[in-house]
Amino acid sequence: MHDPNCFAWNTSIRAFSESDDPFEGLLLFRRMLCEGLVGPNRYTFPSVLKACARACGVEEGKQIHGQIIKWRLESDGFVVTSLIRLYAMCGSISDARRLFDEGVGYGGNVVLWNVMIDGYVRHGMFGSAKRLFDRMPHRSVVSWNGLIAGYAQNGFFKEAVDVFREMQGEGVEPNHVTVVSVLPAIARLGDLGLGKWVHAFVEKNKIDVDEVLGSALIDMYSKCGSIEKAVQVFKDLPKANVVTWNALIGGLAMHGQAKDAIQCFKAMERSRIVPSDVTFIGVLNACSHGGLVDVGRAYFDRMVREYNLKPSIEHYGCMVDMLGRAGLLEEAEELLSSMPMQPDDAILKALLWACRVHCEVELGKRIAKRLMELAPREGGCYVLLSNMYASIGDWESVAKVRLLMKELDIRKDPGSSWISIDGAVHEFVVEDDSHPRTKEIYSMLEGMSEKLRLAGYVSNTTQVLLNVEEEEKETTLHYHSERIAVAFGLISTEPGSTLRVVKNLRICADCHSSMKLVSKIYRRTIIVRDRNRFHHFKDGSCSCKDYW
DNA sequence: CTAGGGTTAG
Repeated sequence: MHDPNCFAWNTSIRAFSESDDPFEGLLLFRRMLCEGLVGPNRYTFPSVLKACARACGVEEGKQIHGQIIKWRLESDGFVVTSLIRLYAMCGSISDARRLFDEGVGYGGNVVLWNVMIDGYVRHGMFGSAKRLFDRMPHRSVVSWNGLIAGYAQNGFFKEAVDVFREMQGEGVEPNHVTVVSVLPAIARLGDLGLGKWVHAFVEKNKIDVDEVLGSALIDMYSKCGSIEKAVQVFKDLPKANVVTWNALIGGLAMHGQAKDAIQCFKAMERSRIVPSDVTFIGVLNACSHGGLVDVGRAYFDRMVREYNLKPSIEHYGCMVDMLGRAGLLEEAEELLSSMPMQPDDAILKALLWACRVHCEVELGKRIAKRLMELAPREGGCYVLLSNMYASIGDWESVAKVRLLMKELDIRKDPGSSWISIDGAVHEFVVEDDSHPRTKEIYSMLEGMSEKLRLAGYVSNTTQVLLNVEEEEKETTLHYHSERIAVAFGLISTEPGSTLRVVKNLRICADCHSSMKLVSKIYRRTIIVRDRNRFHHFKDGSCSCKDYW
């Protein structure tokens, strides 16, 4: 029986459930019940449940669940799926699971499984998600996409890529959403080879490169060290939106191309795309890495006055970092205490880093104290503090910090670096000897050290944490993870080809200056992405102009 | 009428 009035209500509720204000959908549903002219039918519930899920109205959803039972709709696949989604998104995952099991009993379809897996993923329960995934009678491309996106969005980049490969192995054709989901993971891993492969796949299969996929590609190329390709993808896009611009500006900032980033911002304004808070993070970050203090201050001002954006802790972070790097420690500290929110560990770490660079020991001590209160178990701050003392030669204080670390059993975050060769990612830690080609790698490292020494290079050991003899410190430096990765790259690639290394921490000062020389001696461009930014080493110098 | 996607300080 077709009821046109009910159809009209359903359509409106559905429209609101997908809008920015899903709560309106709920209000409409209530009105429908109050007016009592038409009752809800099986098509009403998925929409109103979606509104509940998106408005996080789980209590309201539970009441509606009661009505669903009254209406004997509990075995309707669409309704059950919507209920699971509601409970998974804002209720209890075990309620969702109970409904899922019942639904499977009613002969649930692939969507039911996908929603349950998505629920587990949203709760960070990847074990349960994967178990269910492996047990699925039929998997659609959406099932694969959900798992890939789930891993990627929660920082499990390797797992995301593994699932992507497994999907290929099973002969499932990736679609637009698949590539958009896996690209951020590839970007974080810095695997340019795989990223290029995905891009080629997109072109071969004529997958539409819209603003969403375009942004993902731009970000992938910039995070994988190829800012030229990122710019190219941007230029080839038929249309740009704010996110595409943000990806491009952020990429240029990461690569230290501050002036280009600012030119892009201007071009974006000319094309009448309104910049967002994320745009300004990119612009301010560019100014910070480029040492453009006055420009940065001006943009911070414009963000507030012209675009009415409220600066977030990230914006203050960029500003504090920018001022600190430039040696304006007093102004940085002032900004820190005048900002309207409590500083987080990231912002304090940026300032502490600046204190170390500019040997501002007193301020450094104050910041370190606050940092230790905020994140007492974190090693990074102790390392920075110790490095700060070391750089002014206060070895007694270095020893004290070391002792404190030992007493509190706080370990330095393990540094690791990786390089992708012929589609395989090789990861190394300091003094790594687990690689099958360790012998060759170490003889390459010896060769590098020897050539550096002949070039008159003297190691900068002030950033070595170990309280050991000079010679031993130097040895440790020579086996930092980024050097091992570079040595492995040198022995496993064609002469003259570019090496791309990713490191999880900031590159140390000694590795930085020796990389410059290594690039010259071996005639290689070495592109290192550290936690902070890109360093392009070429012909004995670095793109960061040693301002980092 | 039910499922999956991009940019964000250090």
